[in-house]
Amino acid sequence: MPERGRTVEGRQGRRPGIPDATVARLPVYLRVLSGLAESGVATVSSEVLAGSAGVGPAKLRKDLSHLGSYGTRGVGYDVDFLVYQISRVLGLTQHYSVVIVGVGNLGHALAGYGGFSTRGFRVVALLDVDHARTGEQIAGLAVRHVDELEAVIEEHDVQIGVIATPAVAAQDVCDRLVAAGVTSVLNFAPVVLSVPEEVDVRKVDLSIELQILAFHEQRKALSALANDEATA
Amino acid sequence: MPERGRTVEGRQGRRPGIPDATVARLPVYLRVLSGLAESGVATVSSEVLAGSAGVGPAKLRKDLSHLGSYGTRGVGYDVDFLVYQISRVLGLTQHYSVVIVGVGNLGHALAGYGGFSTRGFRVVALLDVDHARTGEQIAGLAVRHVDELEAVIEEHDVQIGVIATPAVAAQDVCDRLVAAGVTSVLNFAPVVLSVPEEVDVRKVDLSIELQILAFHEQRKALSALANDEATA
DNA sequence: ACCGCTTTGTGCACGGGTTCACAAGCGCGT
DNA sequence: ACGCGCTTGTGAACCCGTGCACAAAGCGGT
Repeated sequence: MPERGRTVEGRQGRRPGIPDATVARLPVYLRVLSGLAESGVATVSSEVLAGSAGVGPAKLRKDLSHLGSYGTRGVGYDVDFLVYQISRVLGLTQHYSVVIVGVGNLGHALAGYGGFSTRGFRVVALLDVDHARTGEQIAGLAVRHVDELEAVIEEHDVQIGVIATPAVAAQDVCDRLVAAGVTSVLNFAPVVLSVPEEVDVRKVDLSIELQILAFHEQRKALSALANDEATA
Repeated sequence: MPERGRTVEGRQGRRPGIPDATVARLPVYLRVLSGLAESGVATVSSEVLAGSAGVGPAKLRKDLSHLGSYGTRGVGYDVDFLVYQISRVLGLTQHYSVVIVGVGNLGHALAGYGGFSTRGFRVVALLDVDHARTGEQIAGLAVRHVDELEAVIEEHDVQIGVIATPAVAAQDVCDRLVAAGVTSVLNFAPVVLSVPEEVDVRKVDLSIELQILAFHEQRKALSALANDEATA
């Protein structure tokens, strides 16, 4: 995401446009709300919902205000209605076809991950370069060779590609995905992908997360050391 | 991370303190620089480095300026020196012990993930509740029962815990990790963990990433639709 | 019908992050 | 030794996001 503050609106300023920071939190709210709905809870206050989502009540209310004035004063928000509204705004009322490229350890895990199918995402194919792996059945899906990438994407009208290949192969795979019509990419390979303007890329990098933790860990260690010296 | 703009400094304002946004990018720079170093490149300009890291040159320079005035004007940055400095700032010159809890699909993948060991992180134990899995060898490590959690953490002085359990178990595991002395947690379970102030938590949630992509995907579809209507 | 309690929705101020643009500084060629 | 070109480092303006505090508004009891 280079330089886009809020997501652009269709043409002339109909919708206010939802801030990216808010969009990133909506799935969290959605998950909490889904849980509440299953527990039979009918309404929630911003305070309770915010608590469960790990944010402040003011932030939550501002987030929700961006998608309309749902919720009644003095009462709270109707859980079912809010679930529907957030789903609609996030575009989860439609179905998306997903292809996973790279069936190593990580790709294997992703194929079996339940979180994909639960919200309208359907994994239509698993692809790998290794002929030894093709044909293998994973989570009810046969692994196919990466040569079939373009055919699979066209056949199922795939919009989202997940890259779980080694770093060196990632850019090539990405180029092929984009050329075949994929417009959103979720990248697990530790490289910065270059894509045309209109394609969205999100990156998940375990190594980076760990290094950030290491930084804070070191900071805590140093600060403890300083305290020890101060009390000595 | 509730409300901390930049990371606090030890006691009285010795160090400037590095912004969180910068810390999050340093690992990316580090990876690119490591690659350059292996290719035998001696120096880089901010422009080239920024290009490879997917950021603007100005941002990169400001980021690097936070950790000192390395780099010579008119020339660029010395690759090896910068690798060392970033490693030092991130705390990667020390070693960290990591324990992975939950050896399902994801935990399995994490155990085999190379990115852990490459930067000073050592996985010292794999834990699971399922007795059927204990004893299994994964990536040269035996799976042990989660009852041994406290013993393992004390024995190896573990600082970082990785949670790859189902959602319902995550908070319990987290509490036990924290009680046993872990101060940093990397959470893959789709729940918001509550931890004491001094513990850092980072969350990786595949489902959320997908939903964010879905939002943008929908946005693009709508905008295309609007264009079609406009030209019709 | 009205009053008071509760909770939403939001105007406003504050702070961090990003970007621009330029001055400061270093090396090289002459 | 000196100036020219290149690149860093940073001051300042701008923008997004956050949090506070309060006004607007619904509900229930009297």
